[in-house]
Amino acid sequence: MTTKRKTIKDIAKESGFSLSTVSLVLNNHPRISPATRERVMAVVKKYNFFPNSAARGLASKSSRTLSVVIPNLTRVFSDIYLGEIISGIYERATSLGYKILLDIATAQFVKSQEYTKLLASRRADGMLFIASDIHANYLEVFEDSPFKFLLVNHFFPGKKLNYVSVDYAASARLAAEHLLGLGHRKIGLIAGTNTHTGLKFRDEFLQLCKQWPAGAAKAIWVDGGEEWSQRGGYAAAAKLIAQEPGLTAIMAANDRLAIGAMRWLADNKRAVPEDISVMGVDDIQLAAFVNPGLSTIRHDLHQVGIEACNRMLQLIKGEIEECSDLLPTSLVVRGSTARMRGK
Amino acid sequence: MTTKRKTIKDIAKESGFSLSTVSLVLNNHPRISPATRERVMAVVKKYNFFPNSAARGLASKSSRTLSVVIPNLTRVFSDIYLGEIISGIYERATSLGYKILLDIATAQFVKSQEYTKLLASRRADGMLFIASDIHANYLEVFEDSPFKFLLVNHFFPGKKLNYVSVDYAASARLAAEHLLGLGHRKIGLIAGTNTHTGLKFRDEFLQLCKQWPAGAAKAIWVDGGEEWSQRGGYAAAAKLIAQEPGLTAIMAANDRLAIGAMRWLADNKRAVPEDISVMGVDDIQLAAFVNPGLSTIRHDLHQVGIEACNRMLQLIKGEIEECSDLLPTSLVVRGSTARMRGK
DNA sequence: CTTGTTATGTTGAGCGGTTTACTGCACAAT
DNA sequence: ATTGTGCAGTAAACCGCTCAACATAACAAG
Repeated sequence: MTTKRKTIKDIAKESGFSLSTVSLVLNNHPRISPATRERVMAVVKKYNFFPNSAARGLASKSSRTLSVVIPNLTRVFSDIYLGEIISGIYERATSLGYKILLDIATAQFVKSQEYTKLLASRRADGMLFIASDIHANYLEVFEDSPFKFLLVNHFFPGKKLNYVSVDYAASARLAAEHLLGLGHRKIGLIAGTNTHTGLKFRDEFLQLCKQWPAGAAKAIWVDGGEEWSQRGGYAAAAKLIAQEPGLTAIMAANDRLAIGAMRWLADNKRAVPEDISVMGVDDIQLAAFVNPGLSTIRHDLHQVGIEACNRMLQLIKGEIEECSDLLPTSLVVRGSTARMRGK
Repeated sequence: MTTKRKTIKDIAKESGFSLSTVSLVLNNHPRISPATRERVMAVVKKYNFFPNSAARGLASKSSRTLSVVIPNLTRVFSDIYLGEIISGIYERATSLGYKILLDIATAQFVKSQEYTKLLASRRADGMLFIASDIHANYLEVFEDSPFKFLLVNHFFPGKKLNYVSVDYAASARLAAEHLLGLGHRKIGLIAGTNTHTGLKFRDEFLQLCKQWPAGAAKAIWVDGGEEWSQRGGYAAAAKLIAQEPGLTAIMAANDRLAIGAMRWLADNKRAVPEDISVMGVDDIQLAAFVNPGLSTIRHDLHQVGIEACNRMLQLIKGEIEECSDLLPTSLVVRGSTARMRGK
């Protein structure tokens, strides 16, 4: 059997100091002299002692843990989008001394109100929620609640929920201006409609097409499907072209949809960008490697993760009360978009 | 400011029972009569009370948390392989009432000995380590240690470390038998060499080719690269064919490598399976959708996650002392492999 | 009537830390 | 000599829950 686990008391006894001195040493409290610190640390090292985190959490009323909730997509982990955000969160959380408690927003997770339980039981000091779609109304329990809650790369119009997100309206503007500026006047949009950010993007984009000073564009749109996948983009492109064969540009709500659309176009003998321009959103790695390179709007999701973490810590520390950050995006022009052919 | 957080004591006072009765109710202890349980629960519900998990953990000496460590690949979350395992772990852990603490095996993680700290500080009751490659020697601290540690889909030859893994030797056998049985005698292997499981697979496969009763096969191999990626497979196929143009079959250590190889073959006018058979390992979704469908060895990684979780709990409960499970695999024949053409 | 047994609650001693207020003490200023 | 001012360390009151040991009552059996 294991020998009894050491406690702070054992360290105190062996080093000849009081229990509280050891505690202060372990917390790097300036009150303690270097000499004392050293003697205590020698014993700590000797036993490879680490203070019990439950005891610590109980006494200090902080778990030093952040809950991260991701969507319940089957292929969720194969989603580069999430990976970027999570790695940003992990990186920042770790450097701040916080751990990450992972949850997946399954039906069970929602039904058992795990999202409340986690915070009420103080298992986590705050929750970073990446999993939201337009149906996550249960999240409204966090409006005006004492719990620290933050939506990551999402928002709920009309609800007072904190968020840090890329500015989808700005992205829509950049994209529209790029395509319209190239002279396109018949544009097909492959939209994502199961998130509020996706809807925002769609509405903003269509709006701009309608109001373009140099002449309104005809813009039609179809749904790219729940998964925002390459396959969805493939099917959507087919639908768009069937509906309006004269399209000169296709805008997709993300790069995967766009790449799927490009594939359909290639399979159907339409040259990109000669016959038709294609554009995506996100700037995933693959965007640079398809042929032609995909023009897109760059979304720095890693940065979103980092920022979300920063904000969450400010919320926890009480430095801020609420948060609604929109991070800037930028246009990346590659080969898939070109000036409309003069006819 | 927030009103004071309720504690078990408040619930006891208001429900008229003792503190411990409330505790027993919350833990579903059979000692308590239904009537009492009901009256206590009424108060619990009324305040939406959840017991403080730090206090619970301190008193019960269990964190009800499992540490899961994943590799520090840039595109780690885009790896379907991991996703399957993690979702298996999450599913099972959750149903057993355990939470998942996520860590990424960064240089910092290793350097700061976070893997020890996590367990020593009792932040987690056990560690499921998915992140191992052949260089993770630091893990030997877990040999004969009191800490509950388990490698997931990996093992270290010569080290006493618990593991639950797919049986890579068996997979190699199934694959070799399939290809050799189809008459192939010049086989190229695209191997993964940065994991012990990959090496095991390679050695076993080559061995079998050499010793095939119906006549030894000539088998050559190249490294598929650190990432086991499509791109790596593409390059590896080129190398193999350059080295031995007469190959009639290519075996890849995973499906992504195989699909990359198929792509190279297509780009270089070799028909699969007419000119050359191609085979992978894992049976990822995509394997069924490429053209021709990829013959492969099915690895149920979701199940590996579930099993790993089961075993970990047995380790924690002391029901078992150690664990070295190999899960069975199976052959999946699709269109990419065929009997060798009679010449 | 006594003793045993079962069912249901309660008491209280921890679990292993954090943190506030307090104690000395050395040294400088008055 | 008196008072003030830091500095370094300590005592002790929690933090909120678990669980083994004990208490009590009701009822059956001898």
